[in-house]
Amino acid sequence: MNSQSEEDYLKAVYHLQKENKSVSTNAIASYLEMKPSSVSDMLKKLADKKLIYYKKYKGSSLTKKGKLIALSIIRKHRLWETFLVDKLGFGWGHVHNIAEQLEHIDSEELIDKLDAFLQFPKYDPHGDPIPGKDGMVEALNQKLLIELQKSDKGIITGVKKGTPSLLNYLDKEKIKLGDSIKVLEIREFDGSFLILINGKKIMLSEKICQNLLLETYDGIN
Amino acid sequence: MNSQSEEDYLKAVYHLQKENKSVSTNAIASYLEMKPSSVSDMLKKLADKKLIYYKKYKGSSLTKKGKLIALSIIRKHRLWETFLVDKLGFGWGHVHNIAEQLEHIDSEELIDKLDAFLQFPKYDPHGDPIPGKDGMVEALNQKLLIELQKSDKGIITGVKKGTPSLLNYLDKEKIKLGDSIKVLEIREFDGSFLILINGKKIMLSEKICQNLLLETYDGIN
DNA sequence: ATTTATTTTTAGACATAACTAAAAAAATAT
DNA sequence: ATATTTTTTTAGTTATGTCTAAAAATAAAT
Repeated sequence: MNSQSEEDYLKAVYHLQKENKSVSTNAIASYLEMKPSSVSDMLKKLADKKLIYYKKYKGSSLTKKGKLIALSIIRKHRLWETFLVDKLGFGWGHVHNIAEQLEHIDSEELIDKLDAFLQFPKYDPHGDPIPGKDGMVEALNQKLLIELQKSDKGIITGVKKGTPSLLNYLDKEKIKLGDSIKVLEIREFDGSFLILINGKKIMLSEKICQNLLLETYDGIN
Repeated sequence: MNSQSEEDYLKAVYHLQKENKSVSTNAIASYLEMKPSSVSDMLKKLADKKLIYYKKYKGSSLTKKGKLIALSIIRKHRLWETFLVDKLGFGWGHVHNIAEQLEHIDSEELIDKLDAFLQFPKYDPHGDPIPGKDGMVEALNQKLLIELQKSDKGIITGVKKGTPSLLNYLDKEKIKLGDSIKVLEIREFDGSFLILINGKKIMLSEKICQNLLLETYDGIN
């Protein structure tokens, strides 16, 4: 078994590691809000356990074993978030801290039964894919709204940074996960988007568009 | 906030404390499977926090504040057990360890919403009363089956010691919480009980009867 | 009322996981 | 190419919560 702390580090490396590049000690420290010296200590420990590759001064990356553990924690996190929102009625902006605790509960049977209870969801309330038992994650064709062109379409799958103010704004505008949108116009002078959503035209500021994630379908139309 | 460890000690004192008598250090140690020296240390700490009364060599007992915390942990434990059994389909013998972890999750909002989701249950799957938000516990008129007389009636509310073998036996005999029973006969020579349950007559050995808890109604009949 | 046994506490050690301050390595700039 | 800055590691400290072994207090037995 791994400690809560070890699990947090593995998760941090997973989230920071883009395309198998190794992750710097400082990046982990700032992600976890800890001092680099503490991170150095832990990296040594995780390397001893063969959960990360680690060369002094050269950063670290997950081993297969470490990656599987990270994914199992993320799986638990996202299943719990789904439970909190779908079953208990939490708003999607309020579940992170609680899921952060629940993800460390140790029981495979529990998580399997929770998965079944939730009817094997594929995505969590933020639109992030829920890894399977085997550690498989569906690769989403996710883009930020800001990256779309005029007349592109997509389905809202999440937000990049879920700040309360953004989430409140979206709630107020009745914009929710799963909504389909189409880009009608992009205004040059301020970068704002005119979009079609639920049959209504809405203006979204550049800032909002930088934070809205969409599943895009590159197919016909 | 109190640590997980502190919460475990408070819960232990609560469970061991009968009618405001103080609890011995050794009793806590054996309950928590720890060494008495460790318990001594912690008692000092809890006393500093005004969560227990503690006089060296004289045992300890909960303060009002400590009792409320203990009850809130027990409330969480029993609500989670209810969730695990009623919603996730766990057997009632398999939930304790998981609830032991879940009870330390820190979020009032979570537990309130869970309570509502479960429709404000009064008893957990073992038949133990679930303390209210205010720390009120319903005093059950609970007796062991062995204490009943011929023709007494009761409703099964739990088991004294939930060993797996007992729980399996009860499952097999289709005896479950909430079942009404009536004592038809008590056999002198081996102390076994002939009872009526769900319209069927069943023999229960003395050992079983020593472990079955019932809510008895002392009213007419 | 002493002695003996039991219970409880103290003192000191250890593991975990954080920290600060200083040293070492790597990256950047002149 | 050397100096400077930044990053990372090491060394030593701290807090929590456990332990063992020894000392002190209490309880039980003669």
